[in-house]
Amino acid sequence: MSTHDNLSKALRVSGRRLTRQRQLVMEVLEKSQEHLDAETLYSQAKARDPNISLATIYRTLAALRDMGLIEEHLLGESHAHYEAAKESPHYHFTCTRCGLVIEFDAPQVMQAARAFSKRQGVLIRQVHLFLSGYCAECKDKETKIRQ
Amino acid sequence: MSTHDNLSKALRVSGRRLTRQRQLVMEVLEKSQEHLDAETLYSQAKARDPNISLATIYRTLAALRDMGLIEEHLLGESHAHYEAAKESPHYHFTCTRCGLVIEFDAPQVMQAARAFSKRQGVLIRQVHLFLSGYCAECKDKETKIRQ
DNA sequence: GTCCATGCAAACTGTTTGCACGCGC
DNA sequence: GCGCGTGCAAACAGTTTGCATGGAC
Repeated sequence: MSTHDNLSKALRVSGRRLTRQRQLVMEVLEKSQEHLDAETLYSQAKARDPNISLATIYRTLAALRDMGLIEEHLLGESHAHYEAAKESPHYHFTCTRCGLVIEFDAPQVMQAARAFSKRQGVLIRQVHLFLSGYCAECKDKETKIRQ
Repeated sequence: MSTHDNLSKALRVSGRRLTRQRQLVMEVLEKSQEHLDAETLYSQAKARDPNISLATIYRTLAALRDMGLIEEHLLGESHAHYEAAKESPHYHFTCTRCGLVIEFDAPQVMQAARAFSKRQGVLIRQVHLFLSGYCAECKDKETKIRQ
């Protein structure tokens, strides 16, 4: 199923309308393999629709997030990052020196979450594992500086 | 070692001064078993020192965080929460309906982090696992509403 | 006495909202 | 045509910063 089909179906189900802007935001997110923040997404969307507003970006991101089509990540920065939702769970490492983000999976995490959920009787909707530190490259640089 | 000793040592090591305000912020954090945000911490600190300013709270939190005495958590909200650092790693579950926070540990998580770090050659400084959903009580309420 | 830390207010960043108009259904 | 979605600008929340004064060492 295409981006357009997924989007229009999800919108219909939630009683929302399919607009040029919503389609555009979803396309930009799907085409980018990165974790875009609202500002970056705005400038990329603006390149294709100069009239789109930042308010629409935020409202659209909230709607897409509520429909489960995209994920919102707070990667230790003051602003949120967004990416198209993927089937398989995955987690994030961020280098606090250069900003590099690495995605990875680790089945143990979901196991731990499930065990916790069972033990406490809670319903888990989201699982975020966020690691931070220095990437291989920055680790070396820091070591050299301190020598 | 007492709060005061820990704090004064860490300050000395990092070339910072021991002030009434820093001591107060650290004490409030240690005595509270919760995850305080800056505003709550401010009002609690203000009860004991009416002259303390919010700017000092933020500057102190940043300093304590950089010295490793406290931890900063972004629990899916627009503002950060802080707590005195503990020896053992622990993670957080937040109920998106009532705001309840449950702390828990799961050794698998640190294992997964270590495996990732080894595989990618990165240096991990922080590990945050953040679950969200409905707590046992809110889960029941939601179910009833939807019936 | 030196210089870092504080209080105050103003600035700033990221995000949200009120309103009038535009467009999907 | 009805009513949600949009663009614009203003408001907002949380946090940071410049500056003059105060206090730790």
